[in-house]
Formats: sequence, structure tokens, C-alpha cells
Amino acid sequence: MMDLFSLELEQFFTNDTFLNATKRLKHVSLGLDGLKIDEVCFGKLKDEILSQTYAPTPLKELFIPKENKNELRHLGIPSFKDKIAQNMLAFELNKYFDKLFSSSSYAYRQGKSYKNAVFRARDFFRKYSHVIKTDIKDFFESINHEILLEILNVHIVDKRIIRLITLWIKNGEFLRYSYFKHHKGVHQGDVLSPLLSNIYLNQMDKFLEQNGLDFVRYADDFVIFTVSEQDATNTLKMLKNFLLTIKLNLNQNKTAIHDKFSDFTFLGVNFKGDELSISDEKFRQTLAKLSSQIKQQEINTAITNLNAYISHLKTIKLQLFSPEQKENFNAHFNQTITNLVRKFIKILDKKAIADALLNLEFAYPVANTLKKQLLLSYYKNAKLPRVKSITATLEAKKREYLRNFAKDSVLHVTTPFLFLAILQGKFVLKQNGKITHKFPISKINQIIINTQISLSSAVIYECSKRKISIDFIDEKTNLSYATLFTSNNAIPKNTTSQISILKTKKS
DNA sequence: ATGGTAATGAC
RNA sequence: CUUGUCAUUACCAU
Repeated sequence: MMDLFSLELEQFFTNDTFLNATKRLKHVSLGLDGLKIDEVCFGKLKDEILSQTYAPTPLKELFIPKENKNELRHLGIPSFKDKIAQNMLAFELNKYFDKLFSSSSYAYRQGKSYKNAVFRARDFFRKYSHVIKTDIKDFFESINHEILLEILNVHIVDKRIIRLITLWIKNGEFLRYSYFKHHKGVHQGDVLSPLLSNIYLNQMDKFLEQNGLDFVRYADDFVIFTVSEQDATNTLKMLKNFLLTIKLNLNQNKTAIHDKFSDFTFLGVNFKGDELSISDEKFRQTLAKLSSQIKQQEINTAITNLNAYISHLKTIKLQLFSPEQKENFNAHFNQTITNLVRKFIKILDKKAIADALLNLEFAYPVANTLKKQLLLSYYKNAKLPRVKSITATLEAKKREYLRNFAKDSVLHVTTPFLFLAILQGKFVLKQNGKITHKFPISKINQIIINTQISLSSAVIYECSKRKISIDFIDEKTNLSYATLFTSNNAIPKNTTSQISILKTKKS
């Protein structure tokens, strides 16, 4: 007989779990009801939920740019009361469902981390010759409600819980005044979503296990190991067919079969067979982060920050550096410390600096005699004029030009009472009917207005066509109070659908 | 040991 | 006025 989730709502909707839930949630970003975390009344929430009169607030739809990518992340932000309710349930559900999950599933689970996943994958690759690297297309947004609810229904005894979860996943989103229904997928931002996503993909884990396949899965990102290319091809075909039965598809252009000699990236780590490394881009980021630790008013806080960052790096990244990267890292580290000393050499005496440096943690083990030499060299080098590295010298010049280009391409209007229009294919600024400035449209990619001016509709039309954004900045606060058009088309897409609605008779 | 904050980093 | 889960590290308090 299978173990079931037999807890009833009353058993975990208590004052204690309420307090726990409020602690675990961020206290920023209000939902649409505008309630702050300390304005949520537990008594009322509990009554509503137990009596099934509870209704979640629609989510706040938001698009934020993904890091280093020209894509947007679609978020739905629930109100605090809904987050709290979900959190209280998630805690118990997590405990129950975690027992059912595969040991090869690593995301969002207590005691598991992406590091474990990386090393597990490496260990598997020592036993196999081929690997399928793939991920699922629009995973969160593709989860099928009926299939998910069916699974939950099998395990959860108290059906009021099923009703709650249904309310949450089917809850719609507001973008400004436009409401978007939610027929499929779980919201990115809901507390329960990570767990629900694991429950859903547990079906695939079980399928892979039944077929005797070794794999490592982190959310929708996973690798499957095989003994030959043919085996990999067959497995992939079989997997695709299975995924169709749970309404999922693979991301075609991120799916590939690799042998021990071709590189691929999994969880931010470069794999080449069982040899791990980190990408040049990530490596540069690491160096930049290291340097940024010394931007401190006090030498001791700078050292504390550096030590914290180094300790953090030791837990995984340092183990993944190639010999070349190690060497570069050490050079950069030495340079960073020299810069730090240079910054404080005028205001602190030699002893104060030496005392601070003695606390310094090194990324790699350093013998005591060598350590003394290094510390001394930092002090000596700091006295010399600063000589930038070749790349830094070129970078600085590059940035200077980028700034200039940006200056050229942004039309920033600060003089009041002008009229911005389009004439003969150019943006023109007029004062009392006379043209004072002209700008070629093709060169402009942003317009910033922080004063009171007039704007012709032709300008707005041209800007929308060319995806030139217009920002209106408040003179006093320097904050943007309105933006017309973004360079990304995710939002305009919704806007156009709204316009098409307004054109109908129903409008 | 247990409680808190602030980083980073995977999705 | 940029979410969620998990992990790691550092610091502080008892």
C-alpha cells in the first residue's frame, strides 16, 4: 500500500507555520493587492482557506531581462498572502514528495545542490562514452494542468488542498489593466512552482529509470548517458515520444549528443569528457567580481570581503579552473591586492597595512615563507606607478568609445518648451517654430526627456516602428515616470493584442 | 548548537 | 516598485 499525503489543512495551517512562512519570504515586491507582509492577517486567511472561501489575488505580470541574454524572463508575482499560504503548504508537501523523487534529480531539493549535480554527471561520464545534453522547451509554462492535478489527486487525501493548488495554478495575471488567463504552466514566481515542476518531471525520471538509464537532471536541464552514439540516438527518439505523452517538448537547438571529445555546458560548467572547466566568459566574471571586492572605505572590510569571496570560490569554481586559468587567477589576485594596498598606502602606515594583509586568505595553499615574500611584494609594487595590463589598457579605451557612441545615439532633451517633430526623415527640435537642432533618425536608439516639451505623433509612430524607447524623467527626482516602447517586443506583443480588442465593437 | 543578515550561483 | 526554490560562503547575535 502506497503512503499518502494524509495531512489535513488544519494540521499545518497554524500560527507556528505562519510565522515560519513570513520569515522565509522576501519583504519586497508587493503583489497586486498592495498588502505588505505585516499587513496580512493570519486569522482571516486561515478562516478563508479552511472554509474554502479563499480566492488568490491575480498575479502581477512582469518581464525582466535575463542575464547576458537578449531574452526576457516572464514573472508572475503573487500577493504576500498567497505566497504565505503557498509557503505553509509547500513545506509539508516538500517533505512528502521528496521521498518519491529520483536520486538523479537535483534541483530545488533539500540537501542537493548544483555542485552535487555537476560532480555526479562527471562521475557518470567516466563510465559512459556518450551523453545526450538537452532541456525542455518553456518548461514551467508547458506543464499541463490536468496531468499535474491528476498526479496530485492520487497522493493528496484532503481535497481542499487540491482545490487550493488548482486556484493557484489557474490564477491569471495582470499586466497593467490587461488580464491574461492561465490555462497551462505554473507561474515563475509562485512559491509552489519549483516543487510542482519536480512532481511533474518525476514522471520522466521514473521513465528513464525504468529503461535503466543513468542521468542527471537539474530542473528542465539534464544529461543522459549512453554507451554508443546509436544508443544515444535511440534513447533520444524514445524520450521524445514519452515526453509527448506528458505534453512536453525538447528544446531542439539545445539538444545534442556528445562524445568524450566535444565540449558542452551543463549547469554553467564546461564538460569535455570527465574534464571540467569554466567558460572564458564566466572566468572573466569571476575576475571582475574579485576586483570589485576591494571597493571599500576600509582596508579590513575589503579584506573580509575578499576572504569571503575566495572561500566561496573554493567550494566549486577553483576546483574547475584549468591550469592556465589558475595562473591568470593568481596574477589577477596579486594585482588586485597590489591595487588595494596602493589605495590605502597614503592614509595608513606600513604596520597597519601589514596587519590587515596578514588576515588575507589565499585561493591556493601558500607556504609561509612564500606568503611573506608575496605580502612584501604587494607593498613594494603598490609604491610603483600603476601599469595597466595590455587588456586593461585596451578595455579602457574601448569603454571610452562605447560611452561616446552611447552619447551619440541617445537624444536627451533638457531644454523646456521645445517641440520634437519629424521633418524630412530627421528628428528636429523646434523653438517658436524655428528649427534649432536636427538628428538623423537612424543614429538614435533612445530618447530621454526630462523637461516639459511637446511631441508630435509622427515621432511616436517612428519610434514605435524602430523600437526606439522614449523615457520621461521627472526633473526633481530623476526617476522615470513613463516609458514609451521598449527595445524588446515581449510587451508590445501584448499591447497590440489589446489594441486589436479595442478596435472591435465590444471595446 | 540556534537565530538573524548579505553575498553568489544553479534553474 | 526584480519573483521563487535549493545550495554554498561570510559576518553578527544568543
